[in-house]
Amino acid sequence: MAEQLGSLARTHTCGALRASDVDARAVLLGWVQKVRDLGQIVFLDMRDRHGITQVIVQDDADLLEKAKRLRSEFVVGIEGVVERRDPETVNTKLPTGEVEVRAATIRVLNEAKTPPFIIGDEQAVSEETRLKYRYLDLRRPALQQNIVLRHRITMALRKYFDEQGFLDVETPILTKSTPEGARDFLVPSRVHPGEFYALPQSPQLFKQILMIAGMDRYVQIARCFRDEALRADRQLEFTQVDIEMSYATPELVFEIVEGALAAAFTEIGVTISRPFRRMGYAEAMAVYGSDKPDLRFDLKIQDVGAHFAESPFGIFREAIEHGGTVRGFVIPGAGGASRREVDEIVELAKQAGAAGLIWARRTADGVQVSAKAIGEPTTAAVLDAMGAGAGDLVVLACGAADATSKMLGQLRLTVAKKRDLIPADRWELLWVTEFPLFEWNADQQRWDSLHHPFTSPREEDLPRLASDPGSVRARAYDVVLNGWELGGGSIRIHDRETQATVFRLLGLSDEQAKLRFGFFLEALEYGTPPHGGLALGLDRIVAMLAGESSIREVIPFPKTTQAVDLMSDAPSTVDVAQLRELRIRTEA
RNA sequence: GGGGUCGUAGUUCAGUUGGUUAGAACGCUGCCCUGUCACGGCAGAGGCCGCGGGUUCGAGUCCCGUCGACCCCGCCA
Repeated sequence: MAEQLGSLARTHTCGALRASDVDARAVLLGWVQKVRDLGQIVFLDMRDRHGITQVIVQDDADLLEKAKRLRSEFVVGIEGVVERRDPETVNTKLPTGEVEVRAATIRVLNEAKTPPFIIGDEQAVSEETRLKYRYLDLRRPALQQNIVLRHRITMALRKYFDEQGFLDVETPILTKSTPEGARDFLVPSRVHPGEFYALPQSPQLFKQILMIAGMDRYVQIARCFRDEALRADRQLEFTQVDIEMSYATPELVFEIVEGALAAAFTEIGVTISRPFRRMGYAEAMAVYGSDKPDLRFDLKIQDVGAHFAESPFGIFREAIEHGGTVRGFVIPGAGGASRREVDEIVELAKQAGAAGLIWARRTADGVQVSAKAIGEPTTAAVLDAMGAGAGDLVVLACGAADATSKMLGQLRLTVAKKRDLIPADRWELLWVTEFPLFEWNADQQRWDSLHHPFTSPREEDLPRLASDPGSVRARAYDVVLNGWELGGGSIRIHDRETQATVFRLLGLSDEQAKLRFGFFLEALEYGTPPHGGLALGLDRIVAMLAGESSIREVIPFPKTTQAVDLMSDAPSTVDVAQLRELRIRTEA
């Protein structure tokens, strides 16, 4: 039977007591982590989020009997005196290990069922079980540390942006649907039957309007919603550190954002070097096959098409004749790989979408290549050109330049992981710049924004905006850490005319543009300062700094890849009366 | 929408070529134990082998379907 807290007021957390507290009276409130019943002595480990303190129960028969009835995860209050432990009984693994509390009072504030997994244990538990009992998982030290780190990073960022003159402004959660980009989450309006709000995919237009409104520098830790497939680094709802600045240049944004990330890294005791490296989109794609390259390891993609223009190996020669290329990279130390290991790499390439993968390496008496038709002289020349040494393996693929690099970029990542080529504890931050403004949408026969329709073209490319849209580069930039896109942004269009031109290129008629963005286009006409900004993925930043490979580990209540909250069982059906009130009829 | 990995006790896992009564560790329950902290000792309980169908004399094991978790592609202005 549960007892009342009564007059028990906490004097110390379970992580607080030290040798300097000896002889003090202490009241601890927390969970029983473990009971060690030795008969005439009972030890209790008391736990809260601050730590663990050992309590000793001895001599008092009533108290002993009560202590023996305690079980893991009972919530108890202990009142007693702090005692120094004998030197031989000190527990050096605990910060509180020099002392223990000799219990005079034990109050059972609540009992607990046996939990499905042990809270104070490092043993792995399936994510399914952890998500169902998230309140228990959150009690475990690993997740508690992540939540604490998230808090500290959030606080550091708020402090930093405040110091830089940013104003924290809230924007609506119930807003207007703008069907470009990701699928919207819609919220039916009861007052306006048949009409819907949308949850924001980002506060993009609102933050730009805040610049028009004269807020000058804006920051918001903003929840965003996108109804798209979930991944280790993507949830339906996620948190952006959203910023926007009037009179911004890319350099100014870089400086501000680098400072913010430096502040975040300080929370894990890491000093990052600034300014970050810069890389054009074209180089990133060509050399790393990705717009978010992981620079912790090399395996750089090289173009060796020149060696195959007249090759007797038809597949490569024809690829070049059709305007394609031959590219590949060196896998250091894989030269001695067994046939099975090499086949495995070829198989990985197929999974990445390669039609085929040719490999080559040096042997004791020359060179070896998986396509004999290439011939030894060409093979040797390619190995030389790529800088492949005795112990290395070279892999080659052909096709359209972009597709080949992308495929090799994927292979690069899986090979690096599999062969353990990625150094731990390295932080490779970079800016990817000079993105194209548009990409051609073959299905719809029109241009799509690569970033979003409010991104400003580079001034020197402006003359080609109407004549050659594909060649126009954007004033957009992504910040990348170890192969994760941490954030992205741009300098925005701030004049009505350029904005209208871009909408037309995107296939939006003036009427459609007015319907969707009319309020914004009108706002642009009332004296809009040049402005720009960026949004950082807070979940990704925290996950990275926590050393986690999934953002679910830094989100208190995440959803599964099937978009289900296993704890609350959302989504769920609702009462017909609710639907009727909203004038909604379901099909199923 | 597509590809892959996994699903056996509360938990994490093992389970041979298809063969008698499905095991281990931790956890849990009871008893013993005055310095434990991965306490120890003794005894015990605990299984729809995800679910449905099929093949077979016989299925945890083979086949088909389905559900769920995770990873990847597509998707994510």
